[in-house]
Amino acid sequence: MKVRTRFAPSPTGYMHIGNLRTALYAYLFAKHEKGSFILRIEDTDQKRFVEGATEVIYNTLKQTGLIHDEGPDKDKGYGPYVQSERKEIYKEYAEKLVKKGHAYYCFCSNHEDTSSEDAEETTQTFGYNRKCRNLSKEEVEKNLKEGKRYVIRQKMPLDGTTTFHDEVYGDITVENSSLDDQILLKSDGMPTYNFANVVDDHLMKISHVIRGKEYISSTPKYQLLYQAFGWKPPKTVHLSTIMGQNPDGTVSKLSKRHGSVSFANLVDEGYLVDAIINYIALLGWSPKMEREVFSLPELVKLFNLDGIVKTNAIFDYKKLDWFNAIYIQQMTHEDFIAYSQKYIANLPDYLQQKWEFASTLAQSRINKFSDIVPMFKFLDEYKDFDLELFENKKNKLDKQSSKEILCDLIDILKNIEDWSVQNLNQIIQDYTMLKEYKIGKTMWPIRIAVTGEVITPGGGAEMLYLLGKEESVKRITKQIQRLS
RNA sequence: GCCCUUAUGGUAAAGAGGUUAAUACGUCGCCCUCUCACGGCGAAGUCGGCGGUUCGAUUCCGCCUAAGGGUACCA
Repeated sequence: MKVRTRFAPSPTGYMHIGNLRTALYAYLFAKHEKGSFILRIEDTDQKRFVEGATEVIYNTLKQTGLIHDEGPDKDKGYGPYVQSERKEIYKEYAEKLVKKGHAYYCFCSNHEDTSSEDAEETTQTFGYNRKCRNLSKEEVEKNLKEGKRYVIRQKMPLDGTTTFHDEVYGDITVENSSLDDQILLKSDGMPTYNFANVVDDHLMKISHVIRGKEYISSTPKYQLLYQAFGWKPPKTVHLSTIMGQNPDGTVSKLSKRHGSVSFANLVDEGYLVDAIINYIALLGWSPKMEREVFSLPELVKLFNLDGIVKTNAIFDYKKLDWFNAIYIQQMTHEDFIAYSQKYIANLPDYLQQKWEFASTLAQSRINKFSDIVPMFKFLDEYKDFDLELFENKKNKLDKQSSKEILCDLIDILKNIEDWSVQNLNQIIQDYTMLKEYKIGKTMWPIRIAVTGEVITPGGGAEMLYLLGKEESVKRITKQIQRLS
């Protein structure tokens, strides 16, 4: 049987990273098995309609390379692929189920007859009280004729158990008596997710349903639905949840308070698409080998259900940083410069002009593109810093010796014509040799004087070059005065 | 409350009835070094608890605990 997987997001307007991982795994599995990857839009909740939300889905799949074989824009005969356009289909199947005795019309008003409200702290069972389950045919007909609003509910077996086999979690069994008579068709005529996914997965011949494990509890109900229809259920592959670590050490579902959680936000922050994909591929799945850096085609080659892990995974931004740094370093420098353009808009003009050079410093140092601006902050922000910075035991420096060195150098620097990194290095080197110093002894005070920072994205000569002669001389002069 | 699921260092994870329990990120130390980063070397740190099965259990079973999910006219 041909493998067909689907990615079925609701158009919420953004792509949560957990959602993207589900799409990734569905894609990887389908492609590994030479099957089809299908996109279906689950927009049955009209209250949640978001303008332009499907565009976000298309764009994300396109950017990440998770190309679908079928979808709203590529109908291969199983369409429509947008649930709101399949309204009639669900109605037809729901009614079919009523005829078969596996579902029934319910005329109870919203919430009114769900005896759960005040059952919170008690031992009462929750859920719908099944008031309409045994309405006579005549009553149903009458209500329907009167135009009463109704929903269609699934008629759960009163006893026995239901078991299904999940490809990652194994056999799962529940008591049928614990199952609620869930709504299949809402009073607005739209199906619930619980019903639509069953009908669609069957009609679209989905072989493997890959989805988050929040659906495990509902899966027995789906099994019962498949049984009621006489359909063969697809295999299920439930995925653990991606969690975020809270400041207090607890964990909860990854959300905005943990950092960027949507694909778009991560990209905006300066994470590369390939790094994001590589990282999340390994968040809940393992190739069971020591290598960790994989391209999408390599992941396709390696992916298998065996490697899927059952436990929730905590999203580790540090590890993502590491992957990202690797991908950044692998970029050609031309690509790096091109890609970095939109992240350096806040840098001073004169640095942008020198970006060709500065970018070489940045490429080997940043974890993500948003690190660039803070890295060169000293170019703009030059405040009176702690003079203690001039003292450095390792380079045998105190304030007095630093000052002397700066005094010597300022005269030399003022007369330099060729303000290039190479020449600056050479001239400072010459001075250092003359004095029989170690290079650190001269470079340290210069670097500090000119940046006000101990940690800088390059060496002393590089910093001088970036600042330019005029600004460098100005800053050094100022520090000589402060040291006096 | 009830139902389902899960449990290997801080994080991601490999693993097997008997191992010095991989590896990667992170952390710390050393080297390199004008700082950072890179690179090299090294270190610390783990099988949630209690019983049972077994010659032997972190691995199999049970209970407990903790965590996650479900219990919607949301998906």
